[in-house]
Amino acid sequence: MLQTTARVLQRRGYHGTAVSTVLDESEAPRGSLYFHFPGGKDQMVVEATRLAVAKVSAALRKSFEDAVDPARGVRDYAELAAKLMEESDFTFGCPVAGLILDAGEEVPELASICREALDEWSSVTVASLKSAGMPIGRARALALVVQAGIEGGLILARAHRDARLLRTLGLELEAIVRAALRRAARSARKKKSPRRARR
Amino acid sequence: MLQTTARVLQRRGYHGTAVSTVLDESEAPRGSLYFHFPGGKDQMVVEATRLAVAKVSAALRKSFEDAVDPARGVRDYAELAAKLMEESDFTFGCPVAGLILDAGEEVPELASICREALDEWSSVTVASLKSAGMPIGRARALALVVQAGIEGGLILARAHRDARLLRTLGLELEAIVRAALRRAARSARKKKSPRRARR
Amino acid sequence: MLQTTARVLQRRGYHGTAVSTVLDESEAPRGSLYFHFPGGKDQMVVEATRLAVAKVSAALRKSFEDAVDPARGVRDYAELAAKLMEESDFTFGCPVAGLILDAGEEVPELASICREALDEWSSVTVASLKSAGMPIGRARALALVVQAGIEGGLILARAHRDARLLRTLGLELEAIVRAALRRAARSARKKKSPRRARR
Amino acid sequence: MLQTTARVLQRRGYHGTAVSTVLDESEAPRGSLYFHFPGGKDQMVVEATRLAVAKVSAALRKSFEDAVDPARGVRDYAELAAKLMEESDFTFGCPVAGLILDAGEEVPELASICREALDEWSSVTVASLKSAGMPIGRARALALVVQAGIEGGLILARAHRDARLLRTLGLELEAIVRAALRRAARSARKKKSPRRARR
DNA sequence: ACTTGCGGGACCACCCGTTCTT
DNA sequence: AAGAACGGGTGGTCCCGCAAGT
Repeated sequence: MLQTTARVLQRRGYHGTAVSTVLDESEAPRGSLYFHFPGGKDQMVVEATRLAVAKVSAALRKSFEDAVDPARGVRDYAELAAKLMEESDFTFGCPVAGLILDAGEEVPELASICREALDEWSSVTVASLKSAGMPIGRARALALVVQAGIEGGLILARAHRDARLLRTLGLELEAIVRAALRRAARSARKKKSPRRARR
Repeated sequence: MLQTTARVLQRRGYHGTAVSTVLDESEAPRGSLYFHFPGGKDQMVVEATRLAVAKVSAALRKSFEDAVDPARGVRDYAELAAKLMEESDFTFGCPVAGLILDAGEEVPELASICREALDEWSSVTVASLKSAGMPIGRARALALVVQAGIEGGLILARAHRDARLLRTLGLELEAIVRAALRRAARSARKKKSPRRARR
Repeated sequence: MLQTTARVLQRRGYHGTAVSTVLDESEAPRGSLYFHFPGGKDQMVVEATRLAVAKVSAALRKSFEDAVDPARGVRDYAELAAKLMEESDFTFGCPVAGLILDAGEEVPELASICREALDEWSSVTVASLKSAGMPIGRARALALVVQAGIEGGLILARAHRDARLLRTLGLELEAIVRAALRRAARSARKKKSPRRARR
Repeated sequence: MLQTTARVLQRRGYHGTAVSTVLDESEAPRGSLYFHFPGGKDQMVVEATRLAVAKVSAALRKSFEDAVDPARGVRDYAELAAKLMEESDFTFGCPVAGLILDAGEEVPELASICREALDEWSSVTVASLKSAGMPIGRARALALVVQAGIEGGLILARAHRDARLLRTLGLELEAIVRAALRRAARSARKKKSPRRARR
């Protein structure tokens, strides 16, 4: 049922998601909802979002772990997202972006879940960049570019129903990250042996 | 009234926007709505979105025109967005992102307006990059990064209620664009006098 | 415009007739309605009904006048109604029956117009029967049968979208009326020379 | 609730019947309607009509069964209708006549229910006449007269708020039917012993 | 004199998330 | 656990004024 909720949330946003729709699609009886989720729709949405967020976190972590470097990890994650979009007929997307935009102010708990999710995903990227030798400040800024790029890319791909956008974006972000990693490596060398700076 | 509609759409998305809310906030009587918008809510939303899109287009164009180069134009636009977010108590955002996410499939005309808006904004950026000497292919890819970055940045900033995110992102994107412009300039020189390439 | 009103009234009844529909179908400007009919919808309906009633009265009178006897007049009228039904795609009908059934209690003036119309039509039939030699009492009773039969026949024909019903009914009513006329004539003779009565 | 619906339908027709009126009069809660009638107003109207039709069918059958002959059955039914009209303050009437006149084209299922109801009632009369010895053709034509007469009589009685109309009509129809039955009996004898025909 | 453009608000059918009762 | 009940809210239409135009 939570998965059905998550799916409908993706497609229609918070306000567009009627509990009856979820009930129908998950073929669950009407009354039992308030047994499992005494908090009603909001609780159901919150838990469904938590679950969806955890999936994304896992996928993101795996992308970085399996990749030879963070740059490739970013690209692999974009590729994964592109594949999922195609498979879901462009219904897939960031599980929190829509909620941020249409339920931000009315369901505070949901908003904070979204924030935490974004923070966690950002931390994963930052950690990967740091472990590749990038100083924390640069890593944070770059992770912001990556995260914003991916979030925006998901929206653009959905709008155009075209997953290629995400793939191109993945390649571009990979290049950007790789260039930043090279620059960071150079800076690091420069610091250790300042005489050889600039050359 | 259209502006009120646009404002409410920003905050609550398509499904969360009740015509009665718009009516109340704009202090307009219920019956006169369907004189001006015989198509009802959908027509009202469509026209409000068109208006908001036009505003964004104008602002984007102005940012590029007033800036010394496209890189600075991107940063200036991010800065403008950051300012608007603060002024609107983090209610400002992309006028089509939310609609894409929660009304994509049910109001086809709205979806196509969103697509066209994104295309137009993208074209503006591409044109600016091209006129700065970047080849069309690179310009397109870079514009995608910029557009996705801005879109994503608006969401992140809204989620965290923190406009600094947008400013940092603006600086990063500026650097990315500037680097790309430099590279493009170098490539151009190389082509003209290949012997002096790379040094 | 009144004719359009009458037509729509036939099809949808009083409550189903929206002034805007009438306005659209008669291509009349919206505001001019309340210039010509300061009383609004009700006045328009009342006048349209009056007009339609007058038409029916004229047709009914003509049927009786042109016919060799009242019996044939009844049948001719039924035949006329059948033809009109076919021509109007089974939209034609008694202009007051529908109003009686769905606006009887809320628009008193309309109700009284309907009553008067029925009375007038009945009088026409009674007069015709009387002038054919039938005593007033019998004429009244028979006119009731005829009127009820026609009214009911119009409804049945509309329901089945089949004008043959009205034609058969016309033939039957003709026979009934003719038999009654014969009986009346016999009674009259009997009264004048009572010895030859009954044989 | 269905009975309330039927009652309001009688008084105001299809378009004049607001669900809220029905809800108020039956003191039912607003929302539970769409649980019992997911099809909304139309389904409610359809079911209410079906129920009312069934009642009429039963009453009609009983009238014929309890009567010594079909002629008396017709009169008894008219008498019953007259009594019901008086008791209901002239609100009672044919449950389908009004619907035929004001919802014929917009709710197809309702229209077909009305047709079927008329057919059934007609069959009952035809069957009764046949079982009294009348040939099928004559029975059909006569049943048409009876049915149209009753339908029309109900409208006239409602318009004049006078049940005596129905009673007189009942007597007249009884006489008509009895005369027809006698004629049918004579024809039948004639056929069996043609020599004694006509005398 | 007659039309137009626009307001104005009551109301309608329908759907919502929720809570009883069993 | 689950069908039934609940009432407030949804988008939309209704009939009707009222100013300014022609």
